[in-house]
Amino acid sequence: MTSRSTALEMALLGLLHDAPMHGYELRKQLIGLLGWGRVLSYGTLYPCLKSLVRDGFLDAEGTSGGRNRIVYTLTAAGKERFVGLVAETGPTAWDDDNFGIHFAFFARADLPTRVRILEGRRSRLEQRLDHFRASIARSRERRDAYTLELQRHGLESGEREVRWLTELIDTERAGGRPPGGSNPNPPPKETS
Amino acid sequence: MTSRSTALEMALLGLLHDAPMHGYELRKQLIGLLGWGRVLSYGTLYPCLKSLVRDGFLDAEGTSGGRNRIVYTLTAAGKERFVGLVAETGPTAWDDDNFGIHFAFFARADLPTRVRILEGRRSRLEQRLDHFRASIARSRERRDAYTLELQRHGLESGEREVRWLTELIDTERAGGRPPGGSNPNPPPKETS
DNA sequence: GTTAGCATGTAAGGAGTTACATGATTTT
DNA sequence: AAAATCATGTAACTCCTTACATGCTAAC
Repeated sequence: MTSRSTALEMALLGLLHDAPMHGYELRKQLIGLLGWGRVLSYGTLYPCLKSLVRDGFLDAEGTSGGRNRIVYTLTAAGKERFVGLVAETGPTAWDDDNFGIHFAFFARADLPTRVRILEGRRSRLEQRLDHFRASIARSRERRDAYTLELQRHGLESGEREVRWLTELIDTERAGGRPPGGSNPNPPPKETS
Repeated sequence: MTSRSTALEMALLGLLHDAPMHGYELRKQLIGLLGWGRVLSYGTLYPCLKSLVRDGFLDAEGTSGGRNRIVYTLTAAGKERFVGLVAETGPTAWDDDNFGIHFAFFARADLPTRVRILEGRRSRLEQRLDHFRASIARSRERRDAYTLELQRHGLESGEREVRWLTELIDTERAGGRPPGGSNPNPPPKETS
């Protein structure tokens, strides 16, 4: 078992669900999909693709002739695997590394799954914020203006994230309409 | 050379600059200081403290008798090291892992240093946002409402962060007063 | 007197990066 | 024909977490 992070595996399977691609292209798509924070090096990508082929989730086809490309296609097992990952609503779907990719493929998950993941994510963030607040209150020493500002900003960002999740949850529950799209239902978000 | 991340090293030296402490306590302070995202395990903390002692930046004193504590104190070399780290304005001070800790100890840096770090951080984020925007514009396929919302939210967060930095830079340049408005207690002088 | 929290540490391994190595194809 | 970019891959290394192991002390 060459180790594979669930996040990367899910991202690759999900992108290949739409269309076969080669590694280089997958990397570009991936970076655009989430911002992805980190840049995703080849040293991560290619071994991961290999392990997915080895486990039967992908087929690799080298293009004979032209450029030295290897085009990856999702197998039946790969599709099954992806469906399983998308349906996952446990803690692994909430954490910092995985939440973004789960959200990116929400269109393939059903309403209860989406709500469960959003709520799980929110409660995790709320729990973290509580810890942080308690920790700030406890250490009343060591407070220059910069430390305070850093803590204030961290707290504000966290609270904003929680509000975002709350709005998404409300939207899901109200109409099940995804946010922001060109839908019969206009989005409930109030951008300025 | 047991490897040590600069961020953790700087955080430990900085906290011990204020007062001697033992490891367990350092960990709690550290978590409260930044939110720190991750929780910082003992498996990281203790080896790092050991390596700082070995390199002469800390003195370790085991409390004989009572509880099995090891109290760490900053040495002269450790102070020098910390001053050097605080004065650092290169890329290492801007990146995601290190910026927070540099900001937390801004009270010990001089105005030009603070401004250089803030500007470096901002331009790094702006560059990342540009990449992200270009990447979004390029891949006009694969856009369901969720993907779009994720990208929109990511962009908005990034832009907000840039605005925050801009305000801080303006404040620094205008009066050198740290943010947060009214603080009757002026920040600590650089003479410890 | 037992549970909860304080306090320190080690070994193994996961998840990723950097730096290197190679070569084809397109652009200038 | 040179330079840039496309395209794939490996080896070494870094930083960190998890899981384990140990024992003290305060509180109930």
